[in-house]
Amino acid sequence: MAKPRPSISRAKTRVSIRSTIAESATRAPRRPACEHITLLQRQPLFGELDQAQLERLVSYAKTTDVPAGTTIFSKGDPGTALFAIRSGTIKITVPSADGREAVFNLLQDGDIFGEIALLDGRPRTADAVTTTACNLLVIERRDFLTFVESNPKVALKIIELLCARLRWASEHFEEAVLENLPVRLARTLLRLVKGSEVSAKNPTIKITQHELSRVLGATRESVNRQLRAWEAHKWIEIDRGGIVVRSVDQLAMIGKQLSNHRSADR
Amino acid sequence: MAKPRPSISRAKTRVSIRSTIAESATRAPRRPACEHITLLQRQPLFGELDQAQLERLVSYAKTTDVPAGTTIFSKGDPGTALFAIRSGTIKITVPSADGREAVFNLLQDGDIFGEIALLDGRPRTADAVTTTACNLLVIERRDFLTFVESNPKVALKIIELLCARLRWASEHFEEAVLENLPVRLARTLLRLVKGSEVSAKNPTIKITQHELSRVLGATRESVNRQLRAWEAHKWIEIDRGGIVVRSVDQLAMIGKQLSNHRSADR
DNA sequence: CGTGCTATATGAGGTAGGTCACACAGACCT
DNA sequence: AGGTCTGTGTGACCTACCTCATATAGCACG
Repeated sequence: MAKPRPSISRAKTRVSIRSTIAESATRAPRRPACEHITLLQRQPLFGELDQAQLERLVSYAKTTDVPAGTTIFSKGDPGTALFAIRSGTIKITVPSADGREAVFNLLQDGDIFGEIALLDGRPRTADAVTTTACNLLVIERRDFLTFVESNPKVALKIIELLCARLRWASEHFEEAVLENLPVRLARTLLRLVKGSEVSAKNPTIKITQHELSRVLGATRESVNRQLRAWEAHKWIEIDRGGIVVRSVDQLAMIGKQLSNHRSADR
Repeated sequence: MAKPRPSISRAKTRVSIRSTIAESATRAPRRPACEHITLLQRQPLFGELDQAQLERLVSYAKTTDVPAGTTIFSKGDPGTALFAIRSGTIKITVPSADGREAVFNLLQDGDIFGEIALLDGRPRTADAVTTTACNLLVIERRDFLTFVESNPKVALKIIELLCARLRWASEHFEEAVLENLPVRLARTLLRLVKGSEVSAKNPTIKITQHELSRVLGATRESVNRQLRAWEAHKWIEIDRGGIVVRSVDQLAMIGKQLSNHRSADR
């Protein structure tokens, strides 16, 4: 039962960021401060703060570079910091003890994560792992809380953020329970398209089929077969480590279908 | 494809509560005010407020009785009120257009619901339907928001509540994606046991197998077969509209298993 | 340039759980 | 008593998806 199971996730750079931060994180230097500010401003969470407030917040922030495959925090850790992604992508996963994992969310630059454990002081509910090299903005719990205390309006923004998260969670729960694989895959691709290549003619998603399968809660093989079927229809192109979406519309069609009964899934 | 499908949910008392409130809701009369206060106090959301604050909050509240099968609000409705359950049970469901539904949560007396749409002013994300006759405490959006404004500490409590909801959602997502039917069923039963009959020797859960199947995202038949298997083991007893749990421990065993591979599910 | 390593591709076969069909039993209604 | 309704019990299928096994192709690095 509690046999020491082989960790399936090949241990890439499994270095806790806690040490990484301690060693290499630096106070944000004067120069890129304005850049940090615009990053934070992109988030609705901080969008309405005035310049002085943003500067104060940024003064708390440190930046850190982490290579791909690094675990930022693990389920059960104390939540000591809030993160914002300056560049790179992060996956939020819930590990099951037997090596499987459900990918909860994929985040990219501009996104904030790690706020829940930070806010309620309880342990992390999920793992956060970099899927590419990332540059992160880190705000320590203590600093963030004092900032919030002196800026009460931020509390309302936090509430909005949490509500948005809950809405998102509710949608995804619904999707996971009610929809079949083709529908979930189509929707996931569309989501990734929207997030990354902004309105390119043929948006390219950079993700392996293995990752994709974890996001869907399916197997790599099933994902592969479905992707190939769509490739045969010229709706997408598959290449190593990525997918080119040639017909967003077709995917949207499939994503909109009720996956009940004979949905024409090819 | 878009053929007009027969609405599966038999229309019970499909009366919107909006009219119900308008007609029959009453200002909470003086007498049971203290009772309302204790109800609200049970919620961590309001537990730390002092007497005067609670009284003010209660003065905003109205109560209303609704029969079983009533839709309190539907997905897409504007979120104009916050609800607390004084008695009865409510299910929060996300409907899929073809009549299937995923039951997101089952709530009972003491629980609060409807806070998300209320807080961010966006449409309801789910339906709320009474499964038994209910007595509800209703606080209108306007009243609640003014109350929060004049009691800033409540904002922090709200944040805690939302964090708890998110943790819960994350757990259930994980469960829905990773665990198989017996495990999910066992856990669901345990959850229902904990919520209802407080530490009875043989806790009885009052729920139909059909409802149960919707909570799990499974079919009634599958649920029935699993329950019968467990009944054969004397772990539970099945009777019309309810389940008696004879061995909480056994269910806990099953609920703890990793549902991967051959988990001995009988 | 061979030797791994990672990502993709695909077939064969198994199974959990869905679908459909029907039977039966208690509850309630007249 | 008989009819109707809701909830339960069960068998006969069916299929979407998983599991396992094996193949191939790009890429990285000595």
